[in-house]
Amino acid sequence: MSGIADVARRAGVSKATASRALTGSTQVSDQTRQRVQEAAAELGYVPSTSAVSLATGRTRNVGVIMPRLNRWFFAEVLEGIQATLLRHGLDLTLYDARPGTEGRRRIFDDFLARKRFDGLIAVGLDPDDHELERLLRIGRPVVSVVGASADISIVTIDDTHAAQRATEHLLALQHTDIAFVGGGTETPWQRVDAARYEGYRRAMAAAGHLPRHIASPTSLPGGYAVAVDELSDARRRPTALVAVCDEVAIGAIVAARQLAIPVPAGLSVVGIDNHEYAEMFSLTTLAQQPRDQGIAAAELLVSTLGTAAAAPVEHRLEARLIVRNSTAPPAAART
Amino acid sequence: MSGIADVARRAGVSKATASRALTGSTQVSDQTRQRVQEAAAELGYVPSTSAVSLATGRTRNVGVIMPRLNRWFFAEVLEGIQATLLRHGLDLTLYDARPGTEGRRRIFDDFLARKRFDGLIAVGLDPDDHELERLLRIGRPVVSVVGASADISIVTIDDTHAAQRATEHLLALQHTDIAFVGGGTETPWQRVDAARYEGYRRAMAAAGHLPRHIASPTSLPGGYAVAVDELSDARRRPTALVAVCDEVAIGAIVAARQLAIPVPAGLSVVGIDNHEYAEMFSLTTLAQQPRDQGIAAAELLVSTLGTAAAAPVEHRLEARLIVRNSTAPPAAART
DNA sequence: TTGAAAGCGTTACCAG
DNA sequence: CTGGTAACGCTTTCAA
Repeated sequence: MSGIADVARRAGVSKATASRALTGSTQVSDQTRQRVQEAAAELGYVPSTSAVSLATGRTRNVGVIMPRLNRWFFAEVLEGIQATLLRHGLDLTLYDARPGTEGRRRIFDDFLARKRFDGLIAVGLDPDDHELERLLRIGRPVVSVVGASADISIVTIDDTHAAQRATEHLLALQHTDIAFVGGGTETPWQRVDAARYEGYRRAMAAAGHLPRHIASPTSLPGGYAVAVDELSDARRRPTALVAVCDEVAIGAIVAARQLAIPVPAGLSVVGIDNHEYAEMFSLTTLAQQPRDQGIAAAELLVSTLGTAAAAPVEHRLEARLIVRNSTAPPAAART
Repeated sequence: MSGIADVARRAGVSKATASRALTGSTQVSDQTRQRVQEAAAELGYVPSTSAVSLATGRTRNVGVIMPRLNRWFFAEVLEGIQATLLRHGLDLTLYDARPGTEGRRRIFDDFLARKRFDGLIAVGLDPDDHELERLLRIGRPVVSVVGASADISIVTIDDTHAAQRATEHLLALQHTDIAFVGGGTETPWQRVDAARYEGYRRAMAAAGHLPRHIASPTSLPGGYAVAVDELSDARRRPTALVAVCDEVAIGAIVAARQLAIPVPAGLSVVGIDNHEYAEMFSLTTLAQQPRDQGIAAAELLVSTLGTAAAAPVEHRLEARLIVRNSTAPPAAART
């Protein structure tokens, strides 16, 4: 447990010089620096983070707040963030703000106020007004992944555009009876879901077709359950599905197989994500790279840490269409 | 940004008294306490964590270190830990120590040494000797989930026993040609995988059958790919599979369906986990509750935070057999 | 029950 | 380029 005083003594300099030599900041003769560094190494000196924070006002720590951890998207974003922060020598404090829980309230009302971090990354939070106010009041830079807000920097894909391209892909294959699956079953739509539905709706409208919505929880079992219900009646069945995300899309494919509906011959399905499982289900999808979004968000935050509050930045990554084998022209078009 | 000095002034007391009144520790007259608390509330006083840490030596923060974030098991454990720590008002600092990465090395060699936490929870780490030594050297209580070590408290299920019971379930159905799927494709087995294989082996040996091992990556697509290969030849095909975890089991079920092998009529599959997707695939499995393991680990750690180093505790949760519709007697037994 | 003052381990200012 | 010393914001003796 040796402190900087021990290092200084061993190197034969003052605490001040030792500190300078180790933080690398100001001018120190190469000789002294060398001696101090050696002394530090020999003693296995590790600065006390709380003392450093108290003195500098910086924590070398970043807060990450997300509504779920066990969804593919969030876990990937988190891994990207973690790897990036690690590379910068920054710690990561995680807040799991599950919507509607007492824990979420405490996070926003108590935990964030402690400012244990130099900056915050909010992933897919969909904060209400009160929460957003709390977020801004902290007075630390905030970067958001997914979601949107006037005065917060953001990294995301263009959800509306992605869903629109997914729909257009099906339209180009001559589908006309295309349903949108997703949106959740509880009342208020998530911002993302709404944006994606809007893209679908636009593409359908442009092609002169009526939109059709199948409500589904945003999960693989959710998509499965809904699809089992909705696909069983062959007469009412759409010829193609735009799923709000790959998990729902894969659920629908599993359901279709269960019902002996051949995919893509009898039903086309397109998702958004390029989920870890997309390939094994031959899912056509719009690939978003959540890990890259995490990396981008972390880099963006890190770059603003030193500087004064800059204007919010908007960083949109492109979602690329990956055509696999879950989409094909509808049976009718192949007569 | 008011400090405790402001609170003290406003309440008309000294910093010392204000501190006592707020931390609740020592004797303060109810009247003063009340006045101080009001003053604090009015000013929106939030103690500086670094100052508190520096003065007390405690961080009110717990470190969590795991090898992956985007696997169902780990995400569930993490959610359990997070929820529990939150309830205790503790922060959570996350370390993603992916095996074989430079990041992992830095975590063990640099990040942990900073001791930003009062205690550490290690989940499924499988640390090597060097890493284990680092873990112990920190001088903070450590609780491990999964894995094993002489001098670290641990929360886990009995993996060997679970796999044994899974195998016995198949044996009771008259299966004799049962293969174990898992273990990864890289050379060194994970401790968990080895323990589960051992349970399978014992059950097979006790019944007088030869064990059979199908190597598979520990993931759903991994199980799928391996199963597509291994199940295609009807003559060499086992009648039942014990999968190292549900993800592999589900991969195998998807593969079987793909190959038009009816489950369970043509192939029985049993997993270990009770994964989120287990129900929709009708998977028979040994349920472990990773979330509960996370909760138990966090509670255990919290309880030891105040006290002096106690003897390591071992907390084994039971894995319950859930019979669904992926297991049935082999075709031969049904003549 | 309360107050004054001495740390906690660094950094950063101000002289030299 | 280096040393002494005052913060940083809180807790915790020690006295009163």
